[in-house]
Amino acid sequence: MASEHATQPIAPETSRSTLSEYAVLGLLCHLGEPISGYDLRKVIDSSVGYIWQPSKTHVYVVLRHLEHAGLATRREVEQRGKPDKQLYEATAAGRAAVRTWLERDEDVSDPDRSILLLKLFFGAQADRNAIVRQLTAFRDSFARRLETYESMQVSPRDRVSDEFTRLTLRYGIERARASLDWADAALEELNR
Amino acid sequence: MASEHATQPIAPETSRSTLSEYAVLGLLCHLGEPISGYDLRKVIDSSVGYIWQPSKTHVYVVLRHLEHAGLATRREVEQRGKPDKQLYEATAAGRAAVRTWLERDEDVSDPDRSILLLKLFFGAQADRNAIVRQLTAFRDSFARRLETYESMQVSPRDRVSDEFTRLTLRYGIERARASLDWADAALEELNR
DNA sequence: TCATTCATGTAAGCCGTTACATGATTGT
DNA sequence: ACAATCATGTAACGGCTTACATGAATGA
Repeated sequence: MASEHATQPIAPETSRSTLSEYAVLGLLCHLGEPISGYDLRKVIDSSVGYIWQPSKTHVYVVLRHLEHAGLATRREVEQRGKPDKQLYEATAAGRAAVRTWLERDEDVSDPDRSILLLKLFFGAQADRNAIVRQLTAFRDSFARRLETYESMQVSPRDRVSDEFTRLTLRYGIERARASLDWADAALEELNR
Repeated sequence: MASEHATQPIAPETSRSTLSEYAVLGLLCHLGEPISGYDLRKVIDSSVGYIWQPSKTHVYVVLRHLEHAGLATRREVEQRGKPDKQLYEATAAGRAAVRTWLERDEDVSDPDRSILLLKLFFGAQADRNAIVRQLTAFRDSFARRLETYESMQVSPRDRVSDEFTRLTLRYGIERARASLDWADAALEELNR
């Protein structure tokens, strides 16, 4: 049994949330106004989408979770001609939780995980053409991504944009460009 | 019931393996000689580690799986003073499986997933110093990574090196450099 | 004396995806 | 007539990590 004089834990922290939960909650706070899961997904697609993207249905589960954890409130809105909506909004506790998460040092250093790269690593074991084909697809997908990012930079799609989101986007752009350049060089080398 | 004349499936494919399984199997093939799970992990650390890294114990599970699937063989080797070893080697079926995997087009385009970046995206909600601190840690970890990669490039640690592994390593280097440069610029902007 | 290396494994859990389900309305 | 949009959810499974367990030998 703990002593009466035991030091109190500094942060009570009801229970840590998952990354998805923080991401969704972060968005709720960022937006500041009630939003449905359905609309939230659209916001994601046109903003954080390139760093974090949940599956369609997962957002709904996460929102319910946040509600039960007291980090968000839910309000049902009836509509005619359309299914009802559930509007969610972050609570004060929710905003505090995001803040704590944001300011907590993480010990993760995300690796350059990539299936294509893993395959390329073993390239010697495969038909060269098959590798070149996949590398080309990789190259093209990064070219498209880069275009998307750059268009987002020129005309921010929604009210989400600020100093930090712009920095984040720059990161996406720089990395995409690095990947593209590398892929071009690699293809040239493999075709030589 | 299927007709007698039903077209045969082109590739029988016992059952798809997971990414971990292909990675381990790919390594077994690449090495060509029997190796233990324990030693395999060391090889991973000094080679593919930067694109793909399993947890300590997972390798053992995967190896057993490969054995049961007939993609690798296992041979027990008694040692004195040390625990027994299990030596694994890829079978012909195993080599074929890797080849099929390598040559199969994937429809995944891996995103720039990163916790730090997700946090930065929400940076406006947090204390600026906390963000700068974490971004600095991010910067430093990439600087260290870049150094490691570059040293690997100069002196390949083991017999794993070939044209493809070198290309893969270049990718790691280019991306790490892009991240580092971006982080430096971002820090400067945030400190201004 | 105590941590580290060698060497392998089990069991539980976590975080998330995929598949499936529903149903009215609007556009082609 | 058919697909797509709107809007939300459940259930199952999957791939991997973490925690835990074992135990002799070697080096600090």
